[in-house]
Amino acid sequence: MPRRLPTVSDVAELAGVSRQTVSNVLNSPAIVREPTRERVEAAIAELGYRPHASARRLRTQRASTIAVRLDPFAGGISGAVLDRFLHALVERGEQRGLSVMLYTAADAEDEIRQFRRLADGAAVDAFVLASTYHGDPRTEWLIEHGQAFVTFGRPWGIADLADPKHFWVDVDGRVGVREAVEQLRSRGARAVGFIGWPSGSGTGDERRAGWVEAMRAAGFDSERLATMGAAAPEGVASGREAALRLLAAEPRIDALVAASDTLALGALIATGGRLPVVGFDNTPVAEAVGFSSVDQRVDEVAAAALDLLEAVGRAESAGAEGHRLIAPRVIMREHGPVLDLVR
Amino acid sequence: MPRRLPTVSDVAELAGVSRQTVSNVLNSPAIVREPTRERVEAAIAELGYRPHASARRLRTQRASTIAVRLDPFAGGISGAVLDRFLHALVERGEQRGLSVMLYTAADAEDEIRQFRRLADGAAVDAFVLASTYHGDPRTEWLIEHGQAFVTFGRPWGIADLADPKHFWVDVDGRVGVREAVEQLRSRGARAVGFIGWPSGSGTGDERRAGWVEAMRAAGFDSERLATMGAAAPEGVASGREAALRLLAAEPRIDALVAASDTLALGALIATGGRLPVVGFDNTPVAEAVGFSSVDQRVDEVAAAALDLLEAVGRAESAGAEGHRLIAPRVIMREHGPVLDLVR
DNA sequence: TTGTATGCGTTATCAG
DNA sequence: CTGATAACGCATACAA
Repeated sequence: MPRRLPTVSDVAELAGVSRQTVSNVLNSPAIVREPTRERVEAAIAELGYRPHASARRLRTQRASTIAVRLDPFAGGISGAVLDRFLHALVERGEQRGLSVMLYTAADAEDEIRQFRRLADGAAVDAFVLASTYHGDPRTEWLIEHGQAFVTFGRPWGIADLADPKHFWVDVDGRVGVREAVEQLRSRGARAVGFIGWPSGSGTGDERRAGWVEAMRAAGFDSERLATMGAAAPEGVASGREAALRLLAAEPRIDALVAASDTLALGALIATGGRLPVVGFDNTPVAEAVGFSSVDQRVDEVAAAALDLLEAVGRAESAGAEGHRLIAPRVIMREHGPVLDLVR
Repeated sequence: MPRRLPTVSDVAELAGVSRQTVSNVLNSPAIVREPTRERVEAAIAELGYRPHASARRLRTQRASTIAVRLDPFAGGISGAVLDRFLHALVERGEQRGLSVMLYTAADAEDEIRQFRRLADGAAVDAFVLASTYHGDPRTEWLIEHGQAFVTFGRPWGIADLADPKHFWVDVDGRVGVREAVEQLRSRGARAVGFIGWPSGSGTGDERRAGWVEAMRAAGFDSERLATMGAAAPEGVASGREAALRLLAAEPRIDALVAASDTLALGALIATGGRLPVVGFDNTPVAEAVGFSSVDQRVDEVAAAALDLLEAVGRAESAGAEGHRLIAPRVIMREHGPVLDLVR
């Protein structure tokens, strides 16, 4: 029996005040006198009253809801990062009175149709995109139609980075890898190798750059580094082979950093766990197997994304930065020989 | 510049009819004359009009939104099933004009607080719970407060199964495992072993029962079966050890079924891929590694869950079954020696 | 078949 | 500081 929900009127009647006073207690408690407020609050508690979400949205003209796309291929070893991000977004959103609604889309065109559906119906007042690419039609559409949005991942177009209309938050992979190298060296490693993705992906190139920076600072020249870095497509087997190649070419390598936990796992298997390996994403796999990894701090990312959305709400007047780079955190773990695990 | 959204009045004016007629075109197209309807539809298209979600919700007194909890530990090898379920739920929900909203909760008590927040605010008109246990305080609370909900997973209490107030949909693990065994045998296997979880979990016991049924039907007696089934806690290493134990005790075993892909992966590693192994959940891991698995058909589960919610909406009068058992589907894959993959 | 009037629950405006 | 009144956009009962 879904009992009829109490309304402001019910509260007002019980407290012996007008509806408006109840509304004030809720929205601007400061302007209502102490004893009155207490009486109203008691009535609210007694009735278990909550503002009716739809009524409030209709009146305020804001949905207080953000939409996030749920990818079809949620699985996989790295999909967990998006899962964690989504979780953080929901949690931080709730603290700010924001709901998270999901939608799905088969492709970019389909997604734009969803934008239209959700925006034109005023069901949502902002979108969060989890990954974008150069010339992404989705961000173009959103900008063109004045739709509030923020992306997790910086735009990779040359000029887009500074586009004041494109709000984004990203994790600084370069810094993360640099710190991973430094931590490895501070723990005794000297020659730290790197396994990254083939160049061309912005994310991957940044991570590799972090390795180069750190190793340069440690006195390694370009020639030397050329034999210490490998490119491999995402995959455990691929990572394993890259590690084997690397160690064959440069046996003095005594530690490895990889652009992903997947590659790192491959490297770990290749070396039998005898070399320290640092992955990227700090996935459950890294945690379970027990190897080090660079954590993206999705919680901070989510908070920053919501900050930016609030800012875009307060018009473009803010003038503040339209983006935020989060420094990741290196999680160091001591791991034993990995063969125990798979044999 | 979020242009002002068109309303029914705008459409009515453009089409030269009253607001009511527009509303009729939208909600009961049958009762409006052909030419009028076309004129209104043209106006709708021209303005890009969409009903204002909040206004409609306020008026109709239904949120057209269901809430799903997003687990904190989304990762893991089997978390992917819930991900896929969620994806299916969003997709099927959209077809029925339902939105999916997320919430998080640290524990059952916290979750009940969320129920209260979302229900009392009329933000949501039903909940979907992804897993329940015996004496679950959440379902008790929901029933007690007349909140519409459906669970993915049957209630494991003795009397709860038939409780007409508890709507649930589940996958028939018993049938799934039985069919897996039959398929293995039809492909030449004779002695099919089983690796399941320690007894006590309803889900696990059902899966084991399916194996027993199939093997009994194939002529194996209890005594024989006792040496062909093993219990192991969830985990790759655990599955591997169980498989080794099993094969040592009963070398004639020529195929294995496991209660999860995790256990199956362990078994696969133990046997070096020389024995056919069937897992459960058809996770990305099974797909990637290439071993057989029982697929939960989350898409059907999602559709059934929404069906049930619609039914509960139409009061308890329906009298129809308050639950649905989905038959899973066995996905057979030929796999080669697995050592190539991990070494 | 179409139009008119009313209210869903909330908040904003403005008068007291 | 408090209370009356209007309006957000839509859908329904009822009248035309």
